[in-house]
Amino acid sequence: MLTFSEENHIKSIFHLSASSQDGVSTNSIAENLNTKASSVTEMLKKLSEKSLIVYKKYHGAQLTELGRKTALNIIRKHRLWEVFLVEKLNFKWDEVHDIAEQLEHIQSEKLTNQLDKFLDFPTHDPHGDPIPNTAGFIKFTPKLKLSDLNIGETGKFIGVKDSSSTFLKYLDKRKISLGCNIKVLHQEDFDQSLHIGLDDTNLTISIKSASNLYITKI
Amino acid sequence: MLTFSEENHIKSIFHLSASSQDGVSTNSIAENLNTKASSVTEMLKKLSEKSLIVYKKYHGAQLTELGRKTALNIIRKHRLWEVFLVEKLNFKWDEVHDIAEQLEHIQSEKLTNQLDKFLDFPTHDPHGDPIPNTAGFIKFTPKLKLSDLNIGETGKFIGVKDSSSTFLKYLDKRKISLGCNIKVLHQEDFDQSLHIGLDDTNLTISIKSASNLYITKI
DNA sequence: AAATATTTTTAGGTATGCCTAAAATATTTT
DNA sequence: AAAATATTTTAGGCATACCTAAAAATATTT
Repeated sequence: MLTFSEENHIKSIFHLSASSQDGVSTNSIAENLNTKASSVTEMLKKLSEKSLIVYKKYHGAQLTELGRKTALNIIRKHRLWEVFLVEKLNFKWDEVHDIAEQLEHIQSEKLTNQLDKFLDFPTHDPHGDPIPNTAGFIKFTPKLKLSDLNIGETGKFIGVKDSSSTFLKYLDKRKISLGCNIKVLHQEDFDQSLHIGLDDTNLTISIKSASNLYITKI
Repeated sequence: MLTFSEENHIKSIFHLSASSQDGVSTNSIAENLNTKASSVTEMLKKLSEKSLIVYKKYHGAQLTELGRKTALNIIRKHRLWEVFLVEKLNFKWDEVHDIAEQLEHIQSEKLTNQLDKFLDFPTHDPHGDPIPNTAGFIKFTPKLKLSDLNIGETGKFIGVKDSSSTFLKYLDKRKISLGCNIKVLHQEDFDQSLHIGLDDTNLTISIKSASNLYITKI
């Protein structure tokens, strides 16, 4: 049985591991969790004690297999609850994160699995992130960004990199929703902004926005 | 924003208030929460500080109007989640308490209200306890026990007093379920056990069991 | 109303999880 | 490679929420 704080640290290390081969740094975890490096150091010792991470002083932390399983279980719960909130309780995709942050800590294997069944075994959450299965297996899809496409190419919008409420609302306003096809029509020389085609409308988005949209080539 | 522990104390005081006119005693709260009297004293000071209870040293605690609202909101969430678990996720009525104890602390008014709507505004939880509305209004039904009936009278089973898993499973085994009609046929002189009629079958239950069943006369 | 028993509070201690400031180590720059 | 800079750890504090044991207040018996 882990505390909320322990679970949050494990989750943070998991997410930060994606963008770093070797150990996750104390500072990056502190920043990610809005806490201080000294607090993280304490926690790393404890998690190491519990065999959830490998920790070498001054050299960051890496999840053990047990730690990885633990992280994936929390993430599984988070994403299943997000699906529940959107599909069943009519929440919008920009409203679910904070509530799921609370719900992900509820302890009951049966609850998680029954919820999964009730939702008809969804494979992705409302932001396009994959949902790990009971065994901790997660479907990996290579992450191509809209900004990686060449002029003339078309991509299917499958996920967001930054899932902040502000960005999600921005997409809503422009009717850019998960699953839609986006064609890159033209790129401005001046600011690299992209002219894109979406169904029967055209619009312009900044390069920053374009690099927050995950797509698959079509 | 209250801590889990604060919420649990408030809830405990609410439940214990039912069976006592004046203040709820420190010891009874301690027993109810599986903690020690000294810990409760500390907490009572804090809750008093926050205007959730009126506390006079050596004379127990009473909820203020704010405290009562707070308690009812927690109980509302607890009971709504119990309905969700039974109706939507196929849990049995003896399995839901511990999970609801966790879920009742999730903070999101919108979540509670959307859940309420999703469940089609249930009035009672799976054990027959009434669900408070948003305003903290709770439907009060006078609580008659099966053991209060006279020979020959019939009652409709509407709730349990003791909702321990053991007792609920006992009822399942005997096919005694919420809503069924029970006729008192005969009482043994020796041990006060009751012979009852249930649909087309007859069975015998102890006086202890009978006084755990809430009914309305029919 | 005094003695006894029970309940409640106070005093002082522990573990968790956070903090700041100083010391130790690692990294980068020159 | 030494100096400067950045990162990380240690040391020492604080609040919460628990605990035990002793003291104080209340309730019950005689």
